Amino acid sequence: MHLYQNQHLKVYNSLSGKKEDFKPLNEGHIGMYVCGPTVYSNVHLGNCRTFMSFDMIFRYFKHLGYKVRYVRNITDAGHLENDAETGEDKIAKKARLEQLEPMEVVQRYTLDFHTILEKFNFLPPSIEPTATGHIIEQIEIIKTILNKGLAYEINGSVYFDVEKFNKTNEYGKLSGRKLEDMISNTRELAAQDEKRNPQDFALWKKAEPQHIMRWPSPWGDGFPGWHLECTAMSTKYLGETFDIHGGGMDLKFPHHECEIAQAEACNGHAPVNYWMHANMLTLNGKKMAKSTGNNILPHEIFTGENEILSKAYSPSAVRFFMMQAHYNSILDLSDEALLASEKGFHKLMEAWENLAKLPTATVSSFDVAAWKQKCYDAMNDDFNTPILIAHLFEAVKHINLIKESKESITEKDLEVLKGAMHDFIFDILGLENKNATALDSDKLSDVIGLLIQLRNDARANKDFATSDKIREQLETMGIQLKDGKDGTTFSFS
RNA sequence: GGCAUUGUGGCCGAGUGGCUAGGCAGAGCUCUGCAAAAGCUUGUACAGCGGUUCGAAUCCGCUCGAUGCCUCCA
Repeated sequence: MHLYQNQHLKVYNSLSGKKEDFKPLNEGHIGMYVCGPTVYSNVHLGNCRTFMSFDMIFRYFKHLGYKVRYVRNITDAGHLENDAETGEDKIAKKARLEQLEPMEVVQRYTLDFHTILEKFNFLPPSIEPTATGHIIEQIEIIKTILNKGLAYEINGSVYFDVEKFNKTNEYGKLSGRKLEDMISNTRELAAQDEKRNPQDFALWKKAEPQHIMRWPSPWGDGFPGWHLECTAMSTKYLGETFDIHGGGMDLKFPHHECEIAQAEACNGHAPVNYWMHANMLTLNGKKMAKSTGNNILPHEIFTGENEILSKAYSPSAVRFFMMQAHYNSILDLSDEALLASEKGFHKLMEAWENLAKLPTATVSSFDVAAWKQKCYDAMNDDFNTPILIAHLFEAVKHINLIKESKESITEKDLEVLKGAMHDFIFDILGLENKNATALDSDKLSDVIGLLIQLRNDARANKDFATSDKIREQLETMGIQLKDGKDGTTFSFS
């Protein structure tokens, strides 16, 4: 018996614009593809939010007992600066600017990407394929689309014929656009453009002689178009039709629209059952952009080396902050908001630690099973993590009251509570308890225990000068003493 | 300019046509040698203007603002 048989999940499908009952193609199995980063610079914090949302989704699916194949690609070629003929490959451009081999650029920023994600406690995807590793598959797809007459070759490049495709299929259904409107709204493009229509997009681009990143193809040396890799890799690893395709909201158009077109042109049917889009992250209410300086890198948050925030924030605090918003809402990052989240996060962690030493009784003063189901209900409602967190704080309240003997819990309920708290906080939200790792040092906690004892002796003798000194000195070292009914405890602040 | 999304109390952020999540901050109280921690109590907010309705923050229209896409972008 798997959890997913009892927990009925609804997901918001961007394609239909509605929350739908989630039903995988094959019971118990889920195929999920998420558009990964183009590794031409340090990973963007907003990018992290998107991947974090899908990490949480991945985690919840696994928790429910699904066998998930999660594919998240690395774009290491083909992502053009723009769609005009002069468009340069982002990685090639960076390589030129920094005088590096393109694959050095790819390696450098892939490593950065993985390092940051690890700090955020991401689970690795099942497969992390690269565009350059799937050139052959991409060429095969182009051949098929050409054979079906939905693409055309010109001067060694191949373009997808959007207008022709639109006669039998519906281009724009994901982003709610109509081709006619798009055509009428198009600005005049440069005259030298090879494309028949501005809406057409490149499947294959001819490499100019100086272009380093090039592969042989039936149309001459070149490189694949950006949208194509996702179709190639998702089809290869998840099949012609799979359950979930995710990515950032900004990829909806044109990237995902083009993916749908390619897959439908190639395979004759829709590639994806549920499209999911994570929303944007803003900084101080404005779009993050390097050009305006309204930008912050993940490691600048962790180290505190930035002009925007008052202090450093741990990856888990940032993760908690992001999980306090629904993945589908715009989230605004600010110092004030992070500060509030960090405090809330510490409160949650303290309660988690207190859970281990709670007294049990013959009756429970609150309904643990009902509470647990409420947590699942929140997650089942399109992964509503803010609601889940609200319920976790409800548990915090009960935990603290039980600790103060103002409420009670049975041993059995306590086990259920512990298990559920662990599942939701660590397995599903993917948070980490910093205190727990610090406490692994038994000697340190013994030493603090000794200081607590000395302080309490001093207090018993009314030597408050000494007791306060111990307390204050520890405080400055980041160790907070907490006097409770049953003695003194401590935590790392 | 076009298309889309969105606008909730000091800050962040859920949400349902009628019974007002949650976190942080603030205030009061309990506890404490004093604090801190913890607990309890306290806030009737929903951009503006109209409309539908017995009743709307929740539905519709307009206005204003923000964000995204429209050229690369999670």
